[in-house]
Amino acid sequence: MRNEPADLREPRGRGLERRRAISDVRFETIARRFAALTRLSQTELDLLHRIGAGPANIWPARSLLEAPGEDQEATRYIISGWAARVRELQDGRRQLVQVILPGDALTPTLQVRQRQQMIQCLTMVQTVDGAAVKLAARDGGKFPGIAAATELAAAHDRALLMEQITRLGRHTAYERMANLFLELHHRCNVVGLVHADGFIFPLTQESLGDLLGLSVVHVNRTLQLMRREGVIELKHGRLTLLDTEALKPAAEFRPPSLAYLG
Amino acid sequence: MRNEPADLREPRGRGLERRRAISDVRFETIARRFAALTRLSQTELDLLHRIGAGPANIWPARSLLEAPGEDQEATRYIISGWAARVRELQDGRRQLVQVILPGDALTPTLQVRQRQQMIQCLTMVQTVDGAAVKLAARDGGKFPGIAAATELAAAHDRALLMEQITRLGRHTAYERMANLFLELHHRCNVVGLVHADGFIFPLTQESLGDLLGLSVVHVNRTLQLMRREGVIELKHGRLTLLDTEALKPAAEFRPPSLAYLG
DNA sequence: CGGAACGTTGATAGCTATCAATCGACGTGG
DNA sequence: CCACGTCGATTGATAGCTATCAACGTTCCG
Repeated sequence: MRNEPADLREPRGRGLERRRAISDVRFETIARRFAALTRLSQTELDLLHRIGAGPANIWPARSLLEAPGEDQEATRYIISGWAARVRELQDGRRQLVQVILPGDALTPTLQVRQRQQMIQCLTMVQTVDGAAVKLAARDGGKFPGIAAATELAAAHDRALLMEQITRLGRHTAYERMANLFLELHHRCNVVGLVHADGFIFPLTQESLGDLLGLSVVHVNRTLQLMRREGVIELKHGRLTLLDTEALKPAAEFRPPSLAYLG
Repeated sequence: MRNEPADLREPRGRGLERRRAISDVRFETIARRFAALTRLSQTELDLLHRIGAGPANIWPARSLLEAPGEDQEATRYIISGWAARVRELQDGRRQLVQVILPGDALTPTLQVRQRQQMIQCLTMVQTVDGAAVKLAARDGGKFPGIAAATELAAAHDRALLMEQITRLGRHTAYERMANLFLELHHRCNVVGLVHADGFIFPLTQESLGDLLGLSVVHVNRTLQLMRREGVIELKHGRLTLLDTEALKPAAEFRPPSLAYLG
């Protein structure tokens, strides 16, 4: 019932060129993500490229990568498209707990059975099997970089959850949005999805509201304020940060600096 | 400057008996916490008891278990007292990201250098070194339970962060508070800190506000509403849930059900 | 052409914050 | 033993951010 027709949400005004450029780069996504976390050997890069180029599963927009109550067995990596962990309250209120981007892992690690929670595709999503990554990570002798990156990615994920908590707890609507935009910009940039400070932004205003704990109407008004101020441009599903520096003070954003594993 | 005199926050009207009962049980804290996550062998229980009975570090209330920007090398376990991960904004707004209770680990795993974040003691805190736990967890052959519990504890921690996100994003003040109280009740119960549905509750109303994203004043009014409704009793640093069932619908709370590792 | 999804706008309501002041408990120094 | 400062809790008055309701515009699509 939830499997509506796929929605690519690629930038609409662009031609085939961009499409190709993006898909050509997809197999590198995991490697890029990991390389941003720690130093990888050529062997490791090759392995990650092979994994990223492996057979991909396609999930249509709005489909569930993980249904409520369900526990996935396998680790998977998203190599394209956006997804989100969603929590629904009984009266219909929704909370997007976190946004999951290309290069991020869907781990079965959370043995804690989640309360009415699911992972939903915000766009069409492609995933690849992550078993090989897991195996490599276990062999810390042969793949020290992958082992380290796996751990760091988990820590990074945790840090982002804490960031989201601060946003929701103590930021105003404007600050939440500024902070989120900088975070997403940063994360997209890591996996090569940013061009000229702009990136595909498939969140609807309603989803944005569910993510930031705001109503649709207020999201709309805050966006327009930012547009009037000339700090962002958001149209045709593409977000461009026109004035990153102006955004930072409001958001108190600092890109996470990583400590390399010794 | 922050090291004010220790504050035990034991229930004030009680005699020596309770004091002894609590401290006698402290060494079991880690074992209790782990046993609630998975099945432990007697060997494992004994090991955890020994670890819990080992030399403890004492931290006065308000002291920092981890200063901003600092990375701790060692894993430590809290065996008594409450702490919190705190994030401070430049203009003085504070967010308590999570509450850390006896039995919880302070892991150095977060190699992501946190942004102006610290772990602060809310009461006097006792910690023990967790290196032995880490070692045991690595030896999955000999200590399968400890290995599993360590992983589950991490997943549990993550789940609690997500719970906190939902609270802050989509719950009203009343719901946030009800949900939090149930969570803390549940977590305290696991480590044997609950007696007759009541437990020591050292959070000031201001801290509660910083945790739930509310102002002190509103915390106060919400608490009084709950008191008038007869669902809680909170005095002398002790919280009693008088009507758990009445609290649950408001909070949509469900205790996390755990999947045992195979 | 109608419907559905998304975005936009105006009016109004309400939850929660802020400001200010008071009170009680506690610890300290005179 | 008491004045005094501090911390936490409490209360009243007021302001403001954000939600809710309702309606309309736009785009896309069968």
